[in-house]
Amino acid sequence: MPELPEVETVVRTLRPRLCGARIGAVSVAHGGVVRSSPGSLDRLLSDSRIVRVRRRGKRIEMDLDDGRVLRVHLGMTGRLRLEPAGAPAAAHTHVVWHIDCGHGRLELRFIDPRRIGGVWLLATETAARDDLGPEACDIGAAALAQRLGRTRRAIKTALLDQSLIAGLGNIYADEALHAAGIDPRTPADRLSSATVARLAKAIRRILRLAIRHGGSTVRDYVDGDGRPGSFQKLHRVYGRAGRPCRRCRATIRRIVLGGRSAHYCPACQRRRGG
DNA sequence: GTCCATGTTCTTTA
DNA sequence: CTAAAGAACATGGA
Repeated sequence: MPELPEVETVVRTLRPRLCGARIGAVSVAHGGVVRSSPGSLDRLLSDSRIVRVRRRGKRIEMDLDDGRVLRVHLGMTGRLRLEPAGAPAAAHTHVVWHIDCGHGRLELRFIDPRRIGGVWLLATETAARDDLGPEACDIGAAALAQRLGRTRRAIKTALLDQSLIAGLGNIYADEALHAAGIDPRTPADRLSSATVARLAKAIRRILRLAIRHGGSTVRDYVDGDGRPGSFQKLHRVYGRAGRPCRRCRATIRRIVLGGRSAHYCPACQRRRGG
């Protein structure tokens, strides 16, 4: 569910109420989603204050006043919701942080049916270790070319590698490649610099547009207040296999690349980048 | 029953 | 050695 635009939207809905808030008790219903090193589970029951809420790639990170960082990754089906204390809990609510802030008593809840997402409590130095590529929403042509030039994988697969570029997932990688007119099977290191420049621009434009629409809700995604996004209505290829391309009317195709589905228009997206 | 799913990480293969 | 492909994780919807 959550790629950069969805995670950014969640962060924007949580930030005003969580910044400066104090974390009281923490209840963990399913320890499997807590992926910090052993022994840190009880330290999640910290009585600390949140000083900043930010996004890095698809990660949500809350800086605590003692320097530690609470990191949440939503995986495929994860949700982070801020609800009034005592409100009924959704199924698969695994961790609840009890929050005191200017808005009264709230509960921050991590919900994840598939439990692919997770929660980490990290030391300052651990959280600062930067293993992700540049933010996809800001990526420049030169940075993207430098990253893509070092792999021969299909461009679609390379765009999903968070260590090359951070924030793209299956939806926005497909949408950006369509917008840039690039066949998703093209080896990443074979794109011309003009094509890479066009791709960088398409990535920035699509992601910023998606953020303005509150992200895409295909199945599960909702923001911190439970509201779905609307960008799915503007998808041009993702989930549209067998339907006509919105630009040229050719039939959208679905193939499998790197174990993930890839959707593209065989007419708009030809090798060489037409 | 089958297939598929917005992601990451570990293992296996080339 | 490295890069790439594949499996695994767990649940639910079509």
